[in-house]
Order: sequence, then structure tokens, then C-alpha cells
Amino acid sequence: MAGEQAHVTLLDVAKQAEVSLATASRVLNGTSQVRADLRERVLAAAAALAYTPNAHAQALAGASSQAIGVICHDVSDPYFAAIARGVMRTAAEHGQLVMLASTFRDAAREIDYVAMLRAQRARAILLIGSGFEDRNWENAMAAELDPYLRSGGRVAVISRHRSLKVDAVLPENREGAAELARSLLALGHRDFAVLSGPHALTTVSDRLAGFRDGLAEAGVSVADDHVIEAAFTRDGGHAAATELMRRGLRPTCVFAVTDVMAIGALTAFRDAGISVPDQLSLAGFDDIPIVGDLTPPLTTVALPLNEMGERVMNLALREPRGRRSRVERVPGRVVMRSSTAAPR
Amino acid sequence: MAGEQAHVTLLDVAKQAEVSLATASRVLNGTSQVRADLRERVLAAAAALAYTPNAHAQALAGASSQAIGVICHDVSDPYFAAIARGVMRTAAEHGQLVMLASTFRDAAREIDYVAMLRAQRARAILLIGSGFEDRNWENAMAAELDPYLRSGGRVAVISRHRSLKVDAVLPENREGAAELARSLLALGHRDFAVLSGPHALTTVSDRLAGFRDGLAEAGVSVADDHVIEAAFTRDGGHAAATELMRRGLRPTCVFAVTDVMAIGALTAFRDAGISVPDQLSLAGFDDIPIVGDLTPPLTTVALPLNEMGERVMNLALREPRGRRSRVERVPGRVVMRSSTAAPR
DNA sequence: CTGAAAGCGCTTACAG
DNA sequence: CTGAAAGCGCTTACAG
Repeated sequence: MAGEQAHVTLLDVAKQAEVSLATASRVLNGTSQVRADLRERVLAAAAALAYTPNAHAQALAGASSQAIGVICHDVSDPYFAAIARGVMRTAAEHGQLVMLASTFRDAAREIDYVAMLRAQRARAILLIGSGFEDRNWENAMAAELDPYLRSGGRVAVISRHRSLKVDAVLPENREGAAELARSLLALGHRDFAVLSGPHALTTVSDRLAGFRDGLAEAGVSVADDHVIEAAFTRDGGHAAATELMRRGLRPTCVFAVTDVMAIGALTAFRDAGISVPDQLSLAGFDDIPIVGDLTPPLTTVALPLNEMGERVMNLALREPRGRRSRVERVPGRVVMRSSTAAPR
Repeated sequence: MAGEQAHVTLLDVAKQAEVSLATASRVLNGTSQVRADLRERVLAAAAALAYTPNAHAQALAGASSQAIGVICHDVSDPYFAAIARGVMRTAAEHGQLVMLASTFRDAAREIDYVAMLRAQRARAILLIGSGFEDRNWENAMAAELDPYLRSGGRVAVISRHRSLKVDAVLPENREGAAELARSLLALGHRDFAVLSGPHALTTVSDRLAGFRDGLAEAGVSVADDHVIEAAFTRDGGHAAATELMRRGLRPTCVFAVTDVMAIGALTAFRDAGISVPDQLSLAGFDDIPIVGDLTPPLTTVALPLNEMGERVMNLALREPRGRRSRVERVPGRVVMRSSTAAPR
């Protein structure tokens, strides 16, 4: 029974309704007036046969697709999930359906998905999350995107400024991290460590640089061995915090470059018997929804995640006004919660 | 500049390479031997023109799609995210790309996505999350799925037994909840409340029934006003817990039908100054990754979420062996953590 | 308003 | 191994 059976086609419907192919197509698309009785017959035939148009044939024949593709690193990461939510809300308002893809930070797979979406002639492609600082990747991506754009496709991104010349929503990672540094300094901290992700991610290098900028204003710096690089995930944060303790380092304040990493770190500290914020202050970045439910709630730099999703979607939906790409900057806002306190 | 430009087609490549359409197609697909020099010319032309095959034309001409569609209620819910992760892992091993869709529990939109995937002739459609106990929805869904299946499509689901006759991975919600009830009774609790989601979701009604079953074995029951229904989300859990307190109810133990709802409840209790587990025990269901990072870590019924994702994907990938649908049951395992303790 | 027909961009027997 | 041609299932000018 595994054999492929023939699909019900428009021709089947037309025959059963005893009308021409063209007429059947017209009533099903509502594109033009059709006599009421013919119309009825077509509708009845379509229902009786459980007809579904073949989207490929439709697309090939010129009808436009209503699918929007969103590519991110990992949908199970709350940061992306929150942005995706905003994208979908806006897409729904415009009657568009959105399909999500996760690359798991595999550059090659990211290209595969773009190629697939491009091949499917998706109405728009949204790239969420920082790109790779890698010449090969940049070239390969541009090679996919340029022809797509030239043939009428829309592309918009969140945070990947380096190479792509497309519409973008850019969180001010550098400024936000600098502002956080200032707030932490104001609390009295002078001795910091940073739990960092891979430096090849622009988001990571921007936040790290900004944090250093902010500290530098007060003449404070972070020693190289106090910057610990790990995976850009909850487990990476846990590992980095563990490594910090293994090295016997005892800063008064730790900055994790994302909330997700901070969550792992918080648990590592808790399990090691280090009390936050009594013995150690901890701050993250992003303000993903869950951080308010942690104990203690996390100090962080809040980004309007849902809104950022709405904005990229709108960027891709709106007709481009010129040949220049549009850029919308989104500032971060420092939110002090109880995971940070004055050093003892 | 917004005008649609013509796409680069296979014909363009063939012309530039000075070969026939057929030859160009063959080298690009690697389906058969082509003389080395022709091969080179085609490859060079394709690269020079940044050619991407039109997936619609390919699909229409008979090539099979490598896309798998996964439809769930909300990808930003960690429960679905964890399952999706398992699905994608397995899909990647088989060289398949997966596209995710969120319905936000809108039954009509779910049908829309199935129709879209069906129209795109996706290789398989996976439905994750319990269905609606609603005759109209069941009929509409069956009307989409039956023709898809008949024409060779694969469908597999996680937890929606009632109406669909397709391959399924079924978590043992009822038994798991009963087992949790027994563990909680063993701790000494007799006075319970339940924070519940909409009863129309089979997952909810199964867990509620199972919990009652388990309690009933010890002659314990939950009064109707101790079962509070709210949205199936973190905020729903928060609202339900708040309502519980507003009613002045003080059970010794609260069961939230999902961990996500339990997270909201935990924060509501914390903010109200009620200490968990000292003054109140709290348990959830699912064992989503974050629960170990909460303070206190949550007692729950663990479901192997990643594995469940792998199993649905495998079900959809494997050739069906007969006309009967395959069902794989997945037991839950009670995990006692520090959010529950003996009543004072 | 309705129908015959061309065309969308591929793939794949079928000949050579 | 290579090419001419049919066909996949639609949509949409173009006639009538």
C-alpha cells in the first residue's frame, strides 16, 4: 500500500463539474466572475474529490507564494523563540504563513536552508542571529542572496552587519554592554570576569568590546584569563562558570554575554555553594522571558525581542524605497534585578 | 527597482554551456554519466550565472521534495522546542531539511499549515501536541490528511489519539500523572490543588484524570474548586496560582499539569511570600530542560522529549508495514526534586 | 462570462 | 553518452 497514488488535479475537478480547466481555476481562485451554476458545480466537485491545488504548479504558473521563511540558529533558544513570536504575530496580521528553520550554528546548513527557501520562491527570507565572521561563509551567503534579491525576493536580518547589504534590525550590543558595565561599576565592582561565546559571532565580539569600553572609562580592565569562552548555550554557561571556579578565580562580578549562558552559570554557582548575589554578582544580556522566574531574578540588558521580530517582518513586507538598505537600531536597556548587589 | 526580474533558468545555463537542456539537468543532478568536458562547461556556466533550480519546477517534474513539515502549538514553548530538537537531529541524519510552524493553538491556522505543506508536497508532516476535542476540527483535519496519505504522504503525530488514524508516539500522560499522585501521597500529602489548562486539550484531560486516579486509590479526591483552569502557558500558571491564593485555598501540594505552568506558579508563590517547598509543595509534568535551573528545582514527570522527537521522525521516515497505524507508547518517570517535601 | 492554448522550469523515458 | 520532446498541474492573456 506504499505506492504513490495519483493526485486529484484541477482537470479531475473540471471534468467532474463539466467545465473547462480555465473556469475551474477561476472559481477556485475567485479571480473573476463565473456564472453561479457553474461555480456551484466546481465547488461541489472540488469538495467531493478533496481537491488541493498543487502549490508547485501554482507557483510555476505565476501565482505568488504566501510563505515566509525564517532562519535562526536554534529555535529552542528562548532568544530566538521570542523574536520568532514577534515575526509570526506580524506575519499573521498580513495573512502570511511562516516556516522556521534551525541551523544549529552550522554555516553550511544555513546556506542549504536559504537555497531551499529560494528554490521554493518564498516571498521573504528572514535571517535571525549574528552571522559568522568568516569570508567563505560571507561569500557563499551573498551568492545565494544576491540573485534572490535581484529576482524580487525580500531579505531582512537581525544583527549581522558585517557583510550583508540588506535591510536590518540591529540591537545595540556594544552600547548596551557598555551601559551595563557602568551600572556594575556604580555598584562598586572592580573585579570582573566574562563568560563568553565564540568570538566569531559578531554578537559576542560586540558585547565583549562594549563591556570593556564601559569598564575602561573607569580605568578598569578584564584580564584575559578572566574571559572564558564556551558554547553559546545554557550548557556553555555552566561549563564556563565551572571553569572559572576551577581556575580559582574569584571576581566580585560575572557578566555572561547572554541570559541563556547566565542561566547555566547560575546553576553551576548554586551547586558549588556560591550564593548569588551575596558572594558573587551575575548579569546577563537579552532579558529573555524566563529570567524573571529565576531565583534570584537576573540583572540584564533588556532587548525588546518581540518588537524586534515585528520590525524585521515589517521591513521585509514593506516595499523597498530605494537601492539603499534600511537599518533600524534597537537600544538595550539595563535592568537591575537581584542577581547583582554591591560587593561585600 | 522593485520589479520582478527574470530568473536564471536551466535553459540559460544550457545555452551558455552550449549543451542541451537534458545534459545540463543531468550534470546538475548527477543522475547519469556525462562527458567530462561538457560537465565542466555546465558547472562553470551554472556558477557564473548563480543558477538555483526552481524547486517548484523540479517538484512538478517529478523530483521528490526533501522538506519535512513540523506543526506544533508554539515553538517558543520549551516542551515543543525540545521535541523539535529530536526531530531535527534525526532528519539531519537522513539529509532532510525541516520547517517548523506554530499554530498558537488556533485550530484554523493548523489546518492552513497542513494545507500548505500538502500543497508543497512535503515528504512528511508531523503534528506535535494534543489535538482538539472538537468534532469540526477532527473532520476538517481528516479531510486534509486522508488525501495526503492516499497520495503517498507520510504523517506521524505526538499525542493526539482520539480521531486521527496515523502513526503516533503517545506519552503515557494518564499513567504518569497517576504515578506522580502516588509519590505525592507517599510524601504524606492529602490536600491537593491542580493548576490546569483547557480541558479540550487531550493532554490536559488525560493528566487530570490520571492524577485523580492515583489519588483515588488512597481515597483522596480533589474538590472541583481546587482545580483551576487557565491558559496552557507560563502566564496561565501564574494566573492560576494567583487565583488559588485569591480564593484563600491552602492545599499542602499543588500539581501544575505542565512544567511551563509550574514555572509561572512558582514565581507567583515566591512573590506572594509563600515558600516552596516549606509552605507548599509544587510539582509539574514534562521535565523540560529549564526546570533543573529553577530554585527550587522542580519535581516532575519526566518525558524523554528529544527521544520522542526522534521517534516520530523515524516513524514518518520508515516505510509503513501494513494498513494499520503504528503506535509507540512512551512512559513518564517521576523525578522527585526539592520543590516537594513532606507537609508540615 | 467561457474555453482552447501557451507557457511557467524542470525531469525523464525514448531514440539515436 | 547526448538530444528532442512530452509531460508534471496550474494560470492567464487571447479569442470568442
